[in-house]
Amino acid sequence: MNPRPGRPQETTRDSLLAVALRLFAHNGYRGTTIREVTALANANLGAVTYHFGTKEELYRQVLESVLGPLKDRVSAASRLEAPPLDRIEAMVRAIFAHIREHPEMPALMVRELASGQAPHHQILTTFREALPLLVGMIRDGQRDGSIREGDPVLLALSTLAQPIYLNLARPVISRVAGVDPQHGDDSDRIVEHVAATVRAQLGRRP
Amino acid sequence: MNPRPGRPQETTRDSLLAVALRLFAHNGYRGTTIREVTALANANLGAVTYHFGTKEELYRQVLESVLGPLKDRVSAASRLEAPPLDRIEAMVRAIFAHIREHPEMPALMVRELASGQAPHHQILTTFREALPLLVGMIRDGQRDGSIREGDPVLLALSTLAQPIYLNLARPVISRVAGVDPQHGDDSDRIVEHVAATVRAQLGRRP
DNA sequence: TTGACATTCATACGTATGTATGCCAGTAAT
DNA sequence: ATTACTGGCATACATACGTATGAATGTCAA
Repeated sequence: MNPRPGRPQETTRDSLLAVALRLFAHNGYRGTTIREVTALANANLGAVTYHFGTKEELYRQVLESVLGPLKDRVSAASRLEAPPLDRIEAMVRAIFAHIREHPEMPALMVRELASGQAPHHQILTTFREALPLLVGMIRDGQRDGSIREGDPVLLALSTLAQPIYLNLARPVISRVAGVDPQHGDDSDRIVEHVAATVRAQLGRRP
Repeated sequence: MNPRPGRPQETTRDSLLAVALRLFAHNGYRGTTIREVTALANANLGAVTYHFGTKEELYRQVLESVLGPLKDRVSAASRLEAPPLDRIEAMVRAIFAHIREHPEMPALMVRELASGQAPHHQILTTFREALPLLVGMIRDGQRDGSIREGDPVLLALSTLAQPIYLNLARPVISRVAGVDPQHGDDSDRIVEHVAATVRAQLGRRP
């Protein structure tokens, strides 16, 4: 059955996921109501119950839809044949590319970190998969002398902080400083800045 | 009147503020209920209405109680008589000292950034006051050659990202890596790491 | 002792919430 | 043509929420 004759082929389920992603990221889990999600998705109030069963399961699938592709991108970057710093830069750029497609990812992630409690399973496994890759690359670089000494785990977190936080703060940047983050040019500027910053913060001083 | 004969001198109002800070940071505004706050503060359900009028005003005062002292610390660090990189390091250490007293600050702040909408007035003015100080120090350093070139605003954000994100991710670090963030030693280790990282990411390569 | 004031308390009210239920429309196979 | 099935829809229900109200209690000055 063709569910929504207007847009090309998007099913109700997809609309729900897309809208829920936006709302969960902006307003949090408790701050997002099923009524709001279904209304914005032009769906019936019962649609979430029908397609996902519960609000909790909807949230879980939202996380999965965003974090799944991220893990793939990141691990692909880490398997490149290149010096450690180059692979790390590739990973950072992969994260940016992912965020460009899923702009709500940093907000979603950071909300989980802020909760204090154990984050959702999806987030935990993403960390458990991605962090060791980054830590491994940093160890490689420390071994060959291209990366400065220091706890590799902390260095990895300092690296991850850059793409996450810079993207998170973008709306505020434009409000406080004069940088307008709407245009793609600025987006590129930020990517280049972070790439250079990560190299600077990891690289060994000559 | 002596409100709570058990603990030394804490008024109901203070308990409400303290409990609310914890809950707002962990569960967000909507995720925090007045019933939970008052119960954990051993106060009556009506206590928030009586002391603060509304939940919104309680939140506002929580933000103020945390952000007010932060602005003072930060601006004090920026007024030191020292080379730019040293003043920046002092500011980073000041932020860490503040977070040690108010561990919920990063979560509270980051939730506001994640909202996408205009953050609360308290947050905005904190940024408007603190960011120019940091940007100014970075400009000073670029002028005297101690700090590498690049957009000073982006460099400032990359600097702020370190203390905020590292503290935010601490609970997850312990769960994923082996770093146990409970003990003060680790806290010190993280401060030193961030201080070194900030210097590395800003400093001009010789 | 009385009276004024500050605070605490129990309870009520209207609304918003997640979920359950039952009915209807369209499609595809028998 | 009938049946079965998938998806959509309107509505109901119990609970949780923020806030309002008024009575009770304690403190202190006169």
